[in-house]
Amino acid sequence: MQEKRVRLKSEEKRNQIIDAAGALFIVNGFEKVSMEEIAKSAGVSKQTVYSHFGNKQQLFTAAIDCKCEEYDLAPNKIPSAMHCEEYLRFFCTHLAALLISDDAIGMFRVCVAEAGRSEVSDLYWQAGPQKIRSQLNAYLAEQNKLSTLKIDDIDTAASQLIAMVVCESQFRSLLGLEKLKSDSDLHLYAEKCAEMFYKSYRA
Amino acid sequence: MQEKRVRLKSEEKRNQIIDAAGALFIVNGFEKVSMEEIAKSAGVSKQTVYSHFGNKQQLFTAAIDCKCEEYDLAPNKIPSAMHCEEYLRFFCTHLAALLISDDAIGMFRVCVAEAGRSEVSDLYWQAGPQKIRSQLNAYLAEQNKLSTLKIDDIDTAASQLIAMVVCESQFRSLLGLEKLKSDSDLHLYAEKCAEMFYKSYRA
DNA sequence: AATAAACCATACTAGACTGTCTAGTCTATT
DNA sequence: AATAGACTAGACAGTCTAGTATGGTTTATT
Repeated sequence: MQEKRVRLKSEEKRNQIIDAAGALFIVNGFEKVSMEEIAKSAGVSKQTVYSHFGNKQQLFTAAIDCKCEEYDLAPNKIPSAMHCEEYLRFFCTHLAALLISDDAIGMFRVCVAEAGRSEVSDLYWQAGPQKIRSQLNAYLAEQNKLSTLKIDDIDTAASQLIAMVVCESQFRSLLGLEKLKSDSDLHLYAEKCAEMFYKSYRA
Repeated sequence: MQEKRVRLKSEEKRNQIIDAAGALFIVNGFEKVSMEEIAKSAGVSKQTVYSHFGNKQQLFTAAIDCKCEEYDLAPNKIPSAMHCEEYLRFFCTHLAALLISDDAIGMFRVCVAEAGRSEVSDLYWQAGPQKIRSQLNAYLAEQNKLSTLKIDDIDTAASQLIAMVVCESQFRSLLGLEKLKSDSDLHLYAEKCAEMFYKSYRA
């Protein structure tokens, strides 16, 4: 038994640090943020940062991990009474909206920059794209059974739909180029994708 | 008139430098490559590097610019006798193949990392994706006129097709994750996209 | 042969960054 | 009041890098 006389490391400080770090990393990437900067932004001393997280890499992983958890925005409550075509439109427009946020883009950019150098990419993949993908797969399989849709290869179909929506909005954003489409145009585009998809695969 | 007694800076050295820099930048990104490393890899002294390209940023831009030029691999010789469906399949499979090369992925990754900090992203966009996009647009417009296809909104249709093919192959590669599809599977996937597209938009 | 510039090799400056260390303050428990 | 550990503030060592400076070598032209 160890004595309980100890003063615990404050959860509050930890959160301050992790929040500050997350925000900075997402905007500037791993390399361009110094530990001093993080400490300052968190309103905490540098030593405290090191005492909570052993080194920069560990802090980075923790911060990204935390950010990932914030992203469980997937539309998990499917209005079950929804008609299939309607749901597809719903899915597409939600997905499109999800992906144009600065945070989502920043997140992805950081992961790309760090690809192969840390486990962050995996983490992100599992917490983000993978989840959404699974949901769509399940939905399509169900609709297939109900004979609402007629899909030979569900994986392919899911890829196609997500790709159509995602790529369009992400590609230029990732490059930091100006948006070609306004938000409302993007919404319209997403709807068209849903329509096209439905047209191809309806029974 | 200046005397012509001068010895010209050798084009050869310049190329050595730019090649070495391009290769290193594409693999490691801007930050992680030092000027010394480049000089060494080019078999040239550091001072020579600086005499050819004023600073690191300029060298980087020049190197990426050069790499971009190598990528005029777009299928510009359209076999004109090709049937529309066949051409679409041709287009998709070529595009898919183009995008999984390590070079193309590395290139894109570097541009993403540098997004907003240099003009490199623009450069890449113009030299790469934009060109391919224009070609497809032109083709679709033509086929529309010939009533082979019936497309209301050509921009949307082009986005959809490219997105379906591109996204699938790029997304995980960018993150440095293992490929989910083998090359032949990817080829198959691209063909399916072409078919689906044709099915949706044929007259 | 003289010369001017391209090149090489290497030392150097100046600054940034990570991670450690020190010396002292604050706070909760005993 | 004593104590143990969380915390602060700033100095510090060690490493790395961009870019410069220096001095000597090669090479093409006059």
